[in-house]
Amino acid sequence: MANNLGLSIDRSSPVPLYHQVVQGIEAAIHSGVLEPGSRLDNEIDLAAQLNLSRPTMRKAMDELVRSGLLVRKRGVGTQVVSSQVRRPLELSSLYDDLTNNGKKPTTEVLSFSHIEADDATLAVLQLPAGSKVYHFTRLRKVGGKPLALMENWVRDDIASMDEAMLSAEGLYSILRRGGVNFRLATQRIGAVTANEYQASMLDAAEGSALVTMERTAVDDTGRHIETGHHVYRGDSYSFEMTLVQR
Amino acid sequence: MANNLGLSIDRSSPVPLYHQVVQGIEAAIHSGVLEPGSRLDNEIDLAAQLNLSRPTMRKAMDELVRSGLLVRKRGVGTQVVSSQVRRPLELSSLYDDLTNNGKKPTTEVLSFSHIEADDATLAVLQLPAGSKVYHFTRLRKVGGKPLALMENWVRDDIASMDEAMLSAEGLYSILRRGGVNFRLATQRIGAVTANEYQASMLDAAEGSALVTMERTAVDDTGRHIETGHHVYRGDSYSFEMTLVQR
DNA sequence: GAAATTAAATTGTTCTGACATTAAGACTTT
DNA sequence: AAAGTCTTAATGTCAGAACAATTTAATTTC
Repeated sequence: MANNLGLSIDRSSPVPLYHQVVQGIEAAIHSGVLEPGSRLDNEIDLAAQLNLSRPTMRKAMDELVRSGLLVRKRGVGTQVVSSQVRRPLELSSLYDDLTNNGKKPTTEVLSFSHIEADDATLAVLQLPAGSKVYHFTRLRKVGGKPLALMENWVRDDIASMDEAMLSAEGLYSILRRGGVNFRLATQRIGAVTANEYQASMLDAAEGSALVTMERTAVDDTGRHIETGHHVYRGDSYSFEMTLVQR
Repeated sequence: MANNLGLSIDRSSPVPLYHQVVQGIEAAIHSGVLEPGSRLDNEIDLAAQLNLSRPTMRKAMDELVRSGLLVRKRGVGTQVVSSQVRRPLELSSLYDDLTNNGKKPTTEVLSFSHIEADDATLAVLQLPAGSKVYHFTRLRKVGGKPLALMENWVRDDIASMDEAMLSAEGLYSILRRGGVNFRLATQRIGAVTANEYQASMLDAAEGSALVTMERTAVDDTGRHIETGHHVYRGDSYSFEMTLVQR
């Protein structure tokens, strides 16, 4: 089964060889060159075909296995799982999600303040007593239709921000420009019924179902950057994710 | 900063060396021996201290970085992010979740049948036309309190099952005993309000908020094993997860 | 013909070694 | 004193090799 997938690697490129292989195989899967269920050549042959060492080839395949695209079985081989597996839930904001899908969200800043953090926020963001944070609430609409009501607390030593900035772009984009490299987030998803305020803001019936999300994001230096409580209209938003068993 | 964390490795153990290191460092972090923010020795020294090669040490640290416990920075070093990072959402059933937390759930099988799958189910489970599946609904209670209403469709060529088995143990445990190695799952979480039937079964008010989850699980050979629609009482269940940026 | 054994194929683990890249501090120069 | 330059320390990437563990298929034996 010599499935010569047409990928070539560029040794002069700054992007690591194993990552070039990852991208190549990903592309082959998504384009259909590698069909779901098909077997790949063994690691050693594949490495030889691309003039790579086996560790490099393996590192690439490791990543693809972790992301759920490939499945390996000792003594048997490696095969493509399924092309229609979505990407695992990534660390991105709702704004990113929507703009990536081609829709154009608008943001309305309902309140904005730069205040001393209360005890709960100090604890969550691991800040010393007396620290100030940005606190704001935003309403996000897509196609004129309200989708999410968001309340956030953000430490103020990353980037200065104001209402105008938050209206124009996503929070994460502002923070990234401030030099933050997000690394992980803890979030909790649940459900509530809309109270009067939420219903009116989201243009939904009082008592209708809302998806709730609480998230705290941490950057690559361990700083807790922001925490937020968001509610989404249950009829227009849900969280989709792919879980990979290790 | 010679932080000699008291971990030792057993070369005669069948568990891989790199995994022993992962477990050791995890334990050191959770027990507080390694405090959040503290720096580890560099890879080469650590490897030497444990009489391991650098690739082995690196593989262990790779895993810890991926799971969000450690953070590495080229040219600088490696440090502990946080001790309180929960495990990423794993591929497990609600039953597993609860029993792991020491609670004792009970399961009531509301309906059970072995029928020809409808078109939607055939598509989701990728089965040939005319295939039969198990279809059942269950009510899960904890401490006598209803928590979840679950409807599932399961392919019938893994393990035979009946009402009694489903009352006694979790679906995933039955399937695992049937030789299934779960590898990944796609799930979608949202919110709805309880209809009359759901409200009565879950002992909640009609119109109260419910968390919904739809999940399809795939095993390591690419077979689509089961799909289910679950609803949880919004006041007693939420999904918690840790996202790691790659 | 069925069971047990053997062989082959493939991934899993581990080692040694080398060089590249990045970040931070020390040093020198202006 | 400020700016730029060098040095050092650490992680990042890559190669080649060897052996272990597991699965499947082929072969042998009873």
